[in-house]
Amino acid sequence: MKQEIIRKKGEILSALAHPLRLRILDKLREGPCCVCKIIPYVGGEQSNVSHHLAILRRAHIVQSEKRGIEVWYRVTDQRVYGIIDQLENLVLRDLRESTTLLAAIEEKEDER
Amino acid sequence: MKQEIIRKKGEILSALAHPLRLRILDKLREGPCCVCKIIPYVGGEQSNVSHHLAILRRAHIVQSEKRGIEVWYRVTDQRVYGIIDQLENLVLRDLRESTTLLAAIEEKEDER
DNA sequence: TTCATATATGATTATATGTAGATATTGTCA
DNA sequence: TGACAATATCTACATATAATCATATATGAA
Repeated sequence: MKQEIIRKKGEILSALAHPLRLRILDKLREGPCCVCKIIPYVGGEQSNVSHHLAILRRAHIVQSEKRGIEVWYRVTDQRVYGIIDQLENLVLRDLRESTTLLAAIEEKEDER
Repeated sequence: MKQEIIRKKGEILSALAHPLRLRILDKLREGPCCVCKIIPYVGGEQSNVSHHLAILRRAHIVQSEKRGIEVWYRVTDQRVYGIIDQLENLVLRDLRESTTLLAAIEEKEDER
């Protein structure tokens, strides 16, 4: 059902929509990885990182697997990086746009 | 700077991460459109839709323009639909995955 | 000018999310 | 078995977000 898909899209977007979680995915781009490597990479409290990993897990964006005493995470579907990369294009365009706008304003200021 | 881009990515994702806002973008896929058409399409209170439009505007995902008494909205960068469409692939995969998992469980139940 | 229409904004309340600290769980090794 | 390491979970608090209602603003028409 259409509405159901839209709801799910919203859930995945919410799960992605946090700098810390985006950094976790950045780390996992290289391949599966132990939490003990993720924590220093993204920074912050262990419990907080674990919390954010749980959010990504619940959204099925990542999966975890116990290896001895460690827990390894991996991305469920690599296509998530397609989304993140396209997003980067939007962000860059927006940044460019605002800087050219800024430049135009400054030019006007100079004209006075 | 890298961190700044990640922060902005998070902002755009947050702005997208709501069913009502996704439906607004669905409507705008056809082309620029008046708020008076968006409201019945997405459903809900006028003020609520207006709030959500403001969120999309602040994220620069859409732009508005006054035409007489009406306000028309359009998508700033069509590439946002690339993101939404890729998202759909993830969602569909996830739905398929959960239904096959469900089927497998039911099969096991039957075996008993 | 006054009125009606379209839309935005502000205030309030309920709910969700993020963070940190404390504690629980699980696996390993001596 | 007991101690330790890695990770998850729980709790409490602060902050952000969503929905609704009331109100403000802008435009065109009478």
